Amino acid sequence: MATLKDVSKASGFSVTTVSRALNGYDDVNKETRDKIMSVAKELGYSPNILARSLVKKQSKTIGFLVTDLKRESVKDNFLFETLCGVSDELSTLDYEFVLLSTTTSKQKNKTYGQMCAERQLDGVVIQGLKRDDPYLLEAIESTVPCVLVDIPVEGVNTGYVTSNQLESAKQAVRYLIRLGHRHIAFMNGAAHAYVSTVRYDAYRQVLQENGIEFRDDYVLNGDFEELASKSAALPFLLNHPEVTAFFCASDVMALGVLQATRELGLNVPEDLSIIGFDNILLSQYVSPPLTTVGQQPYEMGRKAASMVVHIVEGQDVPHEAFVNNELILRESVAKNRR
Amino acid sequence: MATLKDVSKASGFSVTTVSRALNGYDDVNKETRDKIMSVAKELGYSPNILARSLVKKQSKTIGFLVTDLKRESVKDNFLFETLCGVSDELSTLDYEFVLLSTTTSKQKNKTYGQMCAERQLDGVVIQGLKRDDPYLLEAIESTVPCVLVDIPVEGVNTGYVTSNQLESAKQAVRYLIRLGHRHIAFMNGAAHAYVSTVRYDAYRQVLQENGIEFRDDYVLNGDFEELASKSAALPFLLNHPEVTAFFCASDVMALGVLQATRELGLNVPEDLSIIGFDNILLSQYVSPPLTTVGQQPYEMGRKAASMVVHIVEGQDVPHEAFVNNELILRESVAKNRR
DNA sequence: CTTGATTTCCGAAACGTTTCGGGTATAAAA
DNA sequence: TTTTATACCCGAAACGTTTCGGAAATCAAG
Repeated sequence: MATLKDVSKASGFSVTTVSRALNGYDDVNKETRDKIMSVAKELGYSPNILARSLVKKQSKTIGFLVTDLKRESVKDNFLFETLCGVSDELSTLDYEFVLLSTTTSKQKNKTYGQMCAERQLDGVVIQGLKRDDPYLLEAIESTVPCVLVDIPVEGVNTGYVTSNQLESAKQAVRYLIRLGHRHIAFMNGAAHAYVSTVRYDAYRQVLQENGIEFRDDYVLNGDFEELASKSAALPFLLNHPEVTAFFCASDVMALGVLQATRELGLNVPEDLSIIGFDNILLSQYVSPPLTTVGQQPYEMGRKAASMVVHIVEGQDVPHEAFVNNELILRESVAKNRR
Repeated sequence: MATLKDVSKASGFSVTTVSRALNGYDDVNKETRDKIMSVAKELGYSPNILARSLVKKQSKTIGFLVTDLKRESVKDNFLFETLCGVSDELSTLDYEFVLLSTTTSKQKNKTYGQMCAERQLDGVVIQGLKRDDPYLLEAIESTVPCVLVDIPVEGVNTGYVTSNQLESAKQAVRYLIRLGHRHIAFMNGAAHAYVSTVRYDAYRQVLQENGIEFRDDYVLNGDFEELASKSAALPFLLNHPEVTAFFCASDVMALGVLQATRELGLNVPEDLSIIGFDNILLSQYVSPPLTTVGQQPYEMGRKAASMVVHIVEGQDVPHEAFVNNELILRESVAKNRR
């Protein structure tokens, strides 16, 4: 591959001048710049990024750190979409992008700092670290900027992007109320999960703000599983004919409820409105297509990438960003006619 | 970050010796090696890969080139899974991995060779290039090794991994015949696609080898789309009550056929057996779950990655690899009872 | 006591850039 | 004519490695 020296020789100018010409400095004559440009093109020259990074002390590449990159993961889609977002954004910003896949065990061999130093990463966006992964603390304390997706953590070189979990859940419940539903059940997942508590809170708060009495026996536990959700919903629907709507903390559980209605001969949405959470691929294919609140991992990826290069470049930008979950209206919800 | 020079100063040995000690050369005394090691550890030294690559002329990183990385793509899953395979394999081989996302338009700005040279890539695995993408030819002629997934192309520094497209498609059709089906329709996609012709061939050949007459009016065109497939299937099923099975060149089109049966009040698989291709995520959730032939993108990714580093390292390995598609038996196919 | 081999170490060059600090003309001002 | 400014160019050092070709010291053999 052609190097600067080659271009220098072929054009008759010094390496310095060639470099400056190609980099757009203005202390080089128009003519010689043109000459150099054409020679460079002719030789198919393109700069060696490694060498450049070495001297400039910045590599123009940011890492995308993901733990346990596994094909089985249910969140594949989430991960993949944020990856797309990161990739797209970085390419418009003219940054490169390397994928760093790590496991908890790998984190013991090499520190986070070393990982960054080796490749001279300018910054990194982190997705899916567990709260007790050693890298998390290291990342926050590191001097190389990082932004976390969905892990709200403050730090001087640290930013994060997350979504309006609470608000969007509230919005979903409000939607049901707006359509006239008063007896709204809630299918929750494992109680210890962060998202579960948030969605539970949303449910209670919206009920209260609308003067609807909260009933303990209206919240079921579906454990984020289709089957468990179905088994929970079956007897409940039998015993509570007054219930006209179901808010589910995940689409998978919503599918369970849907199954239950089928077995009972109930029609969705005429007899029961169902609203889910996550916007999984399946939700638009099921019958009826599921109204749900969807996250926007692609957007999160974009924002994370954008934020990290802004931080890297020393611009004064907010170190937190939100992307709105959005209520996706499909056909599993209808007005309450009772 | 600590550099070799730092370690050199702190340990009292020359940079050369430190380098050789750390790299396991045997012309360094046990004691001094230990000393150096401990100092290095203490300073948290880790080698700057950029500098190393620069002098060694090899970067220990291979690129994963993908065109039009888009979240919408139906093949997301395919792409993502091969990505996982590549990533996993490379990390066990101790190679790094950068994702190169390009579009047809981008290919005009920067040649393939330049792209490789810039990052000093040792090799690249390529996925999803179109047959007329300029990069394809460049890649084959390039001196940097590459292996293509699903594009069987020969070349000295080139390899490919693909699947037994034809055989697996045949197997699917044979399966239907084995179950007693004689009137088997074929839903094909865009005729110009490579896979379409292969699956079409499979269909015809198996029919012939079983002495079943090939009928032109039994092959429909669903354009790889659900809706188009449904619209094609509807009138066809009406006009051909004798047809008991459908072989579809993609799962998406199989879904279309499934829809058509629903509208007609036909039961799957009692009234009509359906077999798809691709094993998309959805296929196992739909009702009834779709029997389909599944590719193994993860495996392809692994093999591709493995092959490319073997080629890079000058080992004498076969430049082609196959991974078997497998027929995944679910519930959309039944014995022919007529 | 030489000679030669072995062990252990190191200086310097190289990889391909960027950039600092000038240098040499030419043109304008004094 | 001399000075000053301007436009254009370049040499050399630096970034952090690896590696070639020795060199010094130690040891064994003759």
